Amino acid sequence: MPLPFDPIAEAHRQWQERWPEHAEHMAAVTSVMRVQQMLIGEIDRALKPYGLTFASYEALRLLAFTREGELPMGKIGERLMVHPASVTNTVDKLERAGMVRRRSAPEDRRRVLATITPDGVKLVENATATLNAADFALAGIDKSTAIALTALLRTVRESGNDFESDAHDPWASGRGAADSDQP
Amino acid sequence: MPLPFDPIAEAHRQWQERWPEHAEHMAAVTSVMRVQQMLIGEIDRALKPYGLTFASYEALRLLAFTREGELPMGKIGERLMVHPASVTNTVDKLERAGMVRRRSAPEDRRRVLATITPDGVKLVENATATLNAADFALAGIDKSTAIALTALLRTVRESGNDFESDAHDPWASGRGAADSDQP
DNA sequence: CTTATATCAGTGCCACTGAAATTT
DNA sequence: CAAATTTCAGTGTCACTGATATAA
Repeated sequence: MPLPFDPIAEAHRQWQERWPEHAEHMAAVTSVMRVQQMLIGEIDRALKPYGLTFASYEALRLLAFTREGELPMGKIGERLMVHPASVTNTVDKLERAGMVRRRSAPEDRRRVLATITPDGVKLVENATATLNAADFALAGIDKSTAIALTALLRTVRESGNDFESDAHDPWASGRGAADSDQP
Repeated sequence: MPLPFDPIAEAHRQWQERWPEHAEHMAAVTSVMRVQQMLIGEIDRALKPYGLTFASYEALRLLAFTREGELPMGKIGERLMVHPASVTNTVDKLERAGMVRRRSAPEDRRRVLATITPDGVKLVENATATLNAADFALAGIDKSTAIALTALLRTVRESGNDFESDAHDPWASGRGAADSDQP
């Protein structure tokens, strides 16, 4: 059941009365939290039939996008911004399900490569089709809104040092991204 | 360490090649997830000295905003969009810390009221001062960006039925919010 | 020996499910 | 009796810490 009023508008009103200088930032942060909560709920529900969470889906998707279908554990953690121990957990679960295998990297045997299996490729493609069909739980908004949202959130990520930005280069630069899976 | 490229721009590029119809929605959702991850990390770190998480801070803040300083457990769950069992857990922790007390509601003894204590009021005010000083981990963006972000996310929440919107009434309507703490 | 990489054990927080207790 | 509210027990996911093993 939806609430009979907007809880963020209400919080914003309370802030305006007490700390007007910070009301806008509070409302923006609370909005991000609440929307994330809504989205993760719908997405995890959509992924449940595949035995995936959004976190494990992202790991599998990342592997499927690489040329060789494999990445060292540490690189997965960097790309997805998750703790090394969490990568171990996620890959454990995917490996038990037969979606990835582990092998030690030939050129540096400290490293462990997670390799996506043919079953894993099939699974991630089906899961992606499902998420696309639901427009990633954002079916209610149109493309231009999505574009605007991504642009605004990009400035937030930039200010939080999520990635290296050269300031004058809005959509990430020429090199780097394309072959980032082989350091 | 920030990545040498924008991982969302990279994912967007991959989607454009394969499923161009859904690339914008994917990028928007992934952006929300990533920004939420950044914000919750910084905020929980800022709240750690107070023994609060963002979830318990929100519960305490909600109680502090009510006239009597108390709400039934169920109402807390509705307002914060958390599961009843999670409200029990959160209030347990706050009660152990002496920040709230429980009493059964006189007019309906099935209900349990969580009441904020004087210590709780003091704590939530100090914690709020800290969060405001950090602009809720959004110090890097200006007010107009925050306002635009809140507005965009509001359309997302609207489309997801987060609250009752009358379509023609942008900032929530006159009645309702102000005295919503007494049903 | 020092550093890097990954794993492991343990803790804490949070979401959820299903059952029970109490009151209406 | 049925319905509403809260609690409780148990499970699963995830983040983090500190320690350990292996290899460079």
